[in-house]
Amino acid sequence: MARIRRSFFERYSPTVARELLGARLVRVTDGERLAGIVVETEAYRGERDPASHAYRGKSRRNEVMYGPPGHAYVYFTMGMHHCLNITTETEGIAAAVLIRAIEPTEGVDEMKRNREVEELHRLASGPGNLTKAMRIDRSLNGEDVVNSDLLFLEGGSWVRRVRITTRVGVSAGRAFRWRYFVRGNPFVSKGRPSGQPQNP
DNA sequence: TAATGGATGTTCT
DNA sequence: GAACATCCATTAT
Repeated sequence: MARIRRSFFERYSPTVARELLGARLVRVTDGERLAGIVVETEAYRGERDPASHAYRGKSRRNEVMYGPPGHAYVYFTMGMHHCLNITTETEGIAAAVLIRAIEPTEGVDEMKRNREVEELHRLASGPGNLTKAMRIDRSLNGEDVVNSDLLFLEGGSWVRRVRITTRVGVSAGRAFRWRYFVRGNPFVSKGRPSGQPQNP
């Protein structure tokens, strides 16, 4: 499967979020390959998006969002969890796509150990669970996923059954429906915005 | 099935 | 000192 090129990420953030569904996310730790198919994403943009970390300008934490596309933006939140984003759009524009869930395909046993969870459908459903399963933390912040051997993305098949809703855990920015997930896929996180039914 | 709250630490005001 | 792009168990309906 071919590595996704930088030009893929250098587009409108919601478009990248939509087309990232079906791609394969690969993490290599201790020489072992942990991988899964992306089934849930959210887009963020600094300009005019009150839910974005970059809404109020650049800071030490969010500076990666302003850099070139195709880099990992990893941040720590809620005192316990890391979240993985991939930067999008042209350098200088703060934008990224949050990867919220994958369907595990490789290194499943290792991910079960990392999570201390057995059920496949819970292994990497939700941004905090995903990073714990794949051992992703701030040491990977700024990693160039176009060239990295530790964290990268491979192109997949086009997903037809996509559902679009408002983003999870976001109070401001409800106007933007920038959450994308594979309809009916059991690996999608259970978090859902109110008023948005989640059934196929 | 829906709402609530606790664990926990970094960031920004 | 408040807010937070979370998760999960517990409680209420």
